[in-house]
Amino acid sequence: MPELPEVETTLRGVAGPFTGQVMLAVTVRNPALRWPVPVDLNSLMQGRRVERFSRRAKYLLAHFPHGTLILHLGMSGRLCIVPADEPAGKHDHVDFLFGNGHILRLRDPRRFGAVLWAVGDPLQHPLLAALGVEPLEDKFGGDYLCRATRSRSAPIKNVIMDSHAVVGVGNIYASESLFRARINPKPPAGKLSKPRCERLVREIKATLQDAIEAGGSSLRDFFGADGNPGYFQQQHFVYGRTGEPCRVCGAAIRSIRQGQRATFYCPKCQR
DNA sequence: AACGAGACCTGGCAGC
DNA sequence: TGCTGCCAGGTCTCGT
Repeated sequence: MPELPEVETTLRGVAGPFTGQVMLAVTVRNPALRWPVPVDLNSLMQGRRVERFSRRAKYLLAHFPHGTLILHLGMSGRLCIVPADEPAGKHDHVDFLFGNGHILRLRDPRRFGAVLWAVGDPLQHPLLAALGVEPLEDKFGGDYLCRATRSRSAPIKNVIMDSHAVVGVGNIYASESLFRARINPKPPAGKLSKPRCERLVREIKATLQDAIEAGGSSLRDFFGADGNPGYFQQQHFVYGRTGEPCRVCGAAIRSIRQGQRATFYCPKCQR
C-alpha cells in the first residue's frame, strides 16, 4: 500500500495526536513481521514519552529519550488511530496504547512491515545507514542523478527505484514520474543525458509533492475505519492503465515487466 | 560493483 | 460455487 507520499501523510497524521504522549503499553499479537518484533518492546517503551516523530525513506521513526522505534509499513501496512477499547482484527499485529486514551495500531495483512527498536543514532541502524538521498531534499538534483546513474546499465526505471540511489520512489511513482518527464523506462540509466536527468528529478519531486498534497487533504478519511488513502483517488497518467488511451496523446498505454515489477508507459510520449 | 532472481506473506480477482 | 493461478504499492539477501 504505502509509497513515500502515504508514509509522509501517515507521519503527519500520527505526529499531531501522539507527540509528547506517554506510552502506556505495547501489545504484540503477532511478532512474525519481516523481522521478529522485539519481545521486550513493552518493557522498553512503557512509561516513556515520545519526543517527536520523523521519517527517513519509508521508515517512520518515533524518538524516545532512550531509543527510537522504527516502523515500516511494507506493502500492505497502515497505521490506524483507534480508541483504547476498539477490538483488534485479524491483521492488527501491534498496538501502542498512549496516555491520551488512543491506540496507534499497526494493521498489516501481508506482514512485510517491520517494528524495530534502535539504541543510539537511528540513522546508523543497518537498515537506514546505506540509504540514498531523500527525493524532496535539495541534494537530489540533476547533478546527483546524473552522477548516480553513470555506472548503471540497468533500465532507468529500476535505478530510480533503487533505494541506494534515491529513496521513496516506488513502483507507481516511478512509472508516473517517467511519464511526466516524457522519458522511456527501458534505456540504460547511464545513457540518460544531463538535461533529461534534470527533467526526471523535477518530475519525481513534483509527482511526490502532488501526491502528498492529495493525501494530506484526505487525512481524516485515511485514518478512518474504512478510509482510503488520498492519493488512491487521484488519477494516474499511466499506472494500471494498460490499453487505455494516453491522457496526453491518446495512444494505448503499454505495460511491460522490469525487474519483476509492472511498468506502464506511453510509447508515443515517452522516448 | 552491479545485476537479476528469489524470498518473505496474505488477499483479491479472473478464468475455468 | 469452488478451485487454481496470477497479481499486488517493498526491499533484503544471495549467486553470478
